[in-house]
Amino acid sequence: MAATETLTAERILEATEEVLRRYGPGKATVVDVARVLGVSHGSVYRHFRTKAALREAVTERWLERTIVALTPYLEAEGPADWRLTGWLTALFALKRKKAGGDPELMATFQVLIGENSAVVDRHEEHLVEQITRILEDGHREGLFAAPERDFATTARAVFDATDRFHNPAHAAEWSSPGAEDAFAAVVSLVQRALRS
Amino acid sequence: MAATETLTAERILEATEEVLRRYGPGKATVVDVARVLGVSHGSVYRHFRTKAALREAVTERWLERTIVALTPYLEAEGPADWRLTGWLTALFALKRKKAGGDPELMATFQVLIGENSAVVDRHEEHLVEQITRILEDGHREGLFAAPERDFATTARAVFDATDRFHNPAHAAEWSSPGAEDAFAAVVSLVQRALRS
DNA sequence: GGACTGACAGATATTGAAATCTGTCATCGC
DNA sequence: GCGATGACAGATTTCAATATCTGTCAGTCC
Repeated sequence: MAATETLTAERILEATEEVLRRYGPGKATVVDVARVLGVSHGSVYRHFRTKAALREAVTERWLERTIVALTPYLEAEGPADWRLTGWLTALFALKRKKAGGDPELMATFQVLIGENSAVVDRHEEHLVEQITRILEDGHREGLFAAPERDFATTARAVFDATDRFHNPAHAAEWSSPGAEDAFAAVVSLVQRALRS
Repeated sequence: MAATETLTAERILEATEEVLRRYGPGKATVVDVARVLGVSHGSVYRHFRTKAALREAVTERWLERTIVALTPYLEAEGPADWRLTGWLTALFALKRKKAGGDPELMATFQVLIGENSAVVDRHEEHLVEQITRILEDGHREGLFAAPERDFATTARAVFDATDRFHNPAHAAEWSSPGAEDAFAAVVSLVQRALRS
């Protein structure tokens, strides 16, 4: 289909996502991707050195979307403590929606996550950076006390403390009845810890 | 071997642990367990209705050992904040030692955990109860502020916030260089949140 | 009489041959 | 010249036949 268009990395990534969505991580093959694009699988290898590299790129794109979706909460107007709760809640809601809306897709995503821990590490660093900025703002506003060591360490601690509510490994627990309350309790705990 | 001794649930559980250790969760069979005990597999079914029930009992025993190992930290002398840090550190150290000492056994354990979420839930409740008691002590001692809702909710929040450092799902991350510091940062965050 | 056995049916796992996939590269066509 | 192709070798996956396992129960043994 659309064999007239130029074959770009972007188009290959879109096709790969479609194939992953349709067949799952176990059955998705490079040949499938090529078939969707109406090209030979050799052409795919012109843009991505290996199947692993292709899957890594898909993972990166996928995670990038979370970052983009969270930026509004990062740049919102209002006091930093309120923005932090908003940001954390948005992160939880985003992940939960993804997990609840299409559990199979989430399982696929989880497999990719497991395959590409380096990409995930970089992604986590980005998220922690976002938290760091809110903490710095909060300190400037006089809402948050000075951090015990530095903002980045505290931000990482906030990220780790809320891990259960954004790490896909825990996706199965997010649909249980108490999840919402448990999340609120941890956020409340974190806010208490930060308050000056 | 030792076919003279009476066949008890206890002996079957020990043999099952041995078989799980040796063959892993995928290959361990009831027939193997019976062979270790020198009995027919029919005899095993006299004590455990199904293979699943047998594995559940092993899981329960395994988790019970953590509870027992932590009791000294729960009942130690000293201020509650210090005891809380000690208890959390002991929990982390315990899990980490298990994971680091024998990764394969940990993987086996993880599979059992996944199979028996009901047992795990009960176990988590026990651990949260232990935290609750320390929080109550701390409040009585004037070290911890009154909880936002109740002690049990806050205790669950403390448990959830430190999840990354005791949940076996995260075992792979515990050997990374920053783990110790990340743990300390989260504990410090939690302590700040509780302080009155 | 009550703990234990072992043969059995149906379910699950293993195995090895055949099919498919990954990654390369000499060749094609524009 | 440059992107695309498709045949190929070696690695991986599938599939169906074969073997093993789970759970039951009538019967054995002390």
